[in-house]
Amino acid sequence: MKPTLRAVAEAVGVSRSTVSNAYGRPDQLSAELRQRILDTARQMGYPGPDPTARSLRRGFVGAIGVLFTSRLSYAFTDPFAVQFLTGVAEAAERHDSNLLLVPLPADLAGARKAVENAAVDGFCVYCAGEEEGIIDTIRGRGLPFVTTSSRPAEGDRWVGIDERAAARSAAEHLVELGHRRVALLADDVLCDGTVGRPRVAAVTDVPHPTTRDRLAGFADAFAAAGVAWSELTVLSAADNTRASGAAAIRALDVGPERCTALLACSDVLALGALDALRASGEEDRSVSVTGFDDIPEAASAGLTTVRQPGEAKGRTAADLLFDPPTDVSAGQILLPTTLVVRSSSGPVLRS
Amino acid sequence: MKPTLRAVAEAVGVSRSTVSNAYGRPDQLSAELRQRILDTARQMGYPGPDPTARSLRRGFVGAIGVLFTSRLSYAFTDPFAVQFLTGVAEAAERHDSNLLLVPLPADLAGARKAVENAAVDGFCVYCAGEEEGIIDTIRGRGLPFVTTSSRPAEGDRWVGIDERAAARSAAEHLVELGHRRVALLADDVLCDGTVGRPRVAAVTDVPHPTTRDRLAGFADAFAAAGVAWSELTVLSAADNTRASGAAAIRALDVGPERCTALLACSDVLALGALDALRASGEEDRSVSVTGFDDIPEAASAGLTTVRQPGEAKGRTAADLLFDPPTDVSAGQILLPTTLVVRSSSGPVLRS
DNA sequence: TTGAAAGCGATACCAG
DNA sequence: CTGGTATCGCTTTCAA
Repeated sequence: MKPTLRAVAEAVGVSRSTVSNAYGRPDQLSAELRQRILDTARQMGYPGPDPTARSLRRGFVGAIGVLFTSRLSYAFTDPFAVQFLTGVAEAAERHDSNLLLVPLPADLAGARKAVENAAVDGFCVYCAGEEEGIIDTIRGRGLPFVTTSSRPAEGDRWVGIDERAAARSAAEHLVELGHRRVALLADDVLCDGTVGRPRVAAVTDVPHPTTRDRLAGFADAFAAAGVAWSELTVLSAADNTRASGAAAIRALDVGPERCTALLACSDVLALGALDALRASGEEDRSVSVTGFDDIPEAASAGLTTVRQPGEAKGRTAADLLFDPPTDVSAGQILLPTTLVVRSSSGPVLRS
Repeated sequence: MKPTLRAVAEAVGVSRSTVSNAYGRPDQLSAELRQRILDTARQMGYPGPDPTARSLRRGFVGAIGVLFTSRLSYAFTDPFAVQFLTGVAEAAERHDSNLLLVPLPADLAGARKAVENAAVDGFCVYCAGEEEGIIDTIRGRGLPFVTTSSRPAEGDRWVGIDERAAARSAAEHLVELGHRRVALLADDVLCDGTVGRPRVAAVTDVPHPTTRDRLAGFADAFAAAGVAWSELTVLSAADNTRASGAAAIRALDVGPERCTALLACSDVLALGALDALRASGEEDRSVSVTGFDDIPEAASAGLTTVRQPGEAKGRTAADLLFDPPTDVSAGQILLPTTLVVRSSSGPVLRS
């Protein structure tokens, strides 16, 4: 067994408080005594105050949690998530805090448990999907948190973008290029595992808020151009990965006869779609494709997409967590987005 | 204040142990009583057992730490690190553990403190550089750990590759293609911040073990071809990023007159080098370039490189941490590497 | 400056 | 199946 602070105190012949002070409050005892304590401690192999015990006593952990939906390993699958994490990490570091990555099981009960068991001082909620129950759980623990979902509750700290307007900008771009027969691609549109072409009577039927907002934004632009929701083809991918994006396209014949453009809800899906189109022998640009996020790969692939500042989003979120805004209204921060036009989108090609 | 377990016990009129059991050992009490306890708890706003207190009592945290050198945000800058993390995350998840990302300050004292303060059950040491003092500190805490450095101590759990042989394979490839005048690129070769062309009398002077091993591997192949260490140009980048890789090349005239090939110690640096060469108007392939790691971007850039299984490395490391091998000899796992030849390397072009 | 005492919030063992 | 008791390892008033 490792020796405890108590053992050190006994060995030196002082009280536990004094030993504790030797570590945490050097100014509370003579430098000489302190040195003597530290020396014997080292000699006894005492590793310093136990972090857990200290946290319990102080009521402060020194770590913030980042909540992810689904498999933790997926967190790194999407470069956009990595950008976000980078920002959070940067801020955490600045505040001398560690980062605890917390994966949320798919079932609400399990997710609740994960949140209840995380030893942290607060949460950055990156996860998408069923956030309601999760946020309630955080609130139940009385911990501060910051969301990035699309619909922040009144008074909650939040950082995000105008999802709907951002999506609309991409769709308007395609409308201007003359596209009218288009497909929309998102992951798990109905949150029921349906892959391929789900039946979505109205965009309001889409459960996942971010997906819903982006699809709604796409729809807005086409509605303004006289194309109704029912005329849009909705495609659902198994999950937000390049491979699934490709699979979703492959499963359907999205050729020029069918659609002239495809709007994806993420770059990862869009890149997958490009992979599939290319593999199916489709000529480049016979189908215009747009993405969302503007991850690094988007640039090299020439993908037209909506850029959102991932790293800034993470950094801002963490900063909001560490330094609670005094003014409540300053607790919700809207970040800008930009449409980045590259080679993956172009005018409709007549055959 | 949030109510505590004690308060719930009093409210229900049972002992604290019973309430505790209601949460952690459902089989230790009647379903009926349990329900009654859970109900009043919810009603009182009791968020369930405090994670920190529980950890203290149980002597188990439910999280493992990943140690990174330098800035935490850098951890995500290198796609290879992301691959590694993905693997660790996958394993941690499988073992119902969270992941604590711990950035290590550059100074040893600070790094020690970071290790001492991390509330975890064990460490995956990904950091490079001064590992000695850090590993001692971990050992001092009596926590299990797994290293990925190039020189594991006897009896330590370790997972890695044969750095030197792997590097050699890349160099041999270039030798076969006829290259004799070459440059070697690594980050912070002398660990003193020198950028550009450091004076390295012998490869054994390189402090960082991984860098040293890889450079030594490169040198081995050229030595076998009759090219001495002193004839090799060593380049040092400020850090392991694409931009710094580019900058290191730009600072020197690595044109065909000077060198016909460049061997980088990481893909990130190699890609940066390609950027710089291209930007300086160098014709493609006038200088052959090789990397190390085989990150996703390497494939799309056509970079010849040494592939090491990043995700497997992380997964294996974490598994080794969770399931200590009974046989000590099984505690050190050597992963295979492969030379992946792409378009960035070719025969020497005569001018 | 130093030390004694009182918890922080929970769990485990063991008797009933 | 239930409850008393003894910690887990440390920090923090407050008095001396």
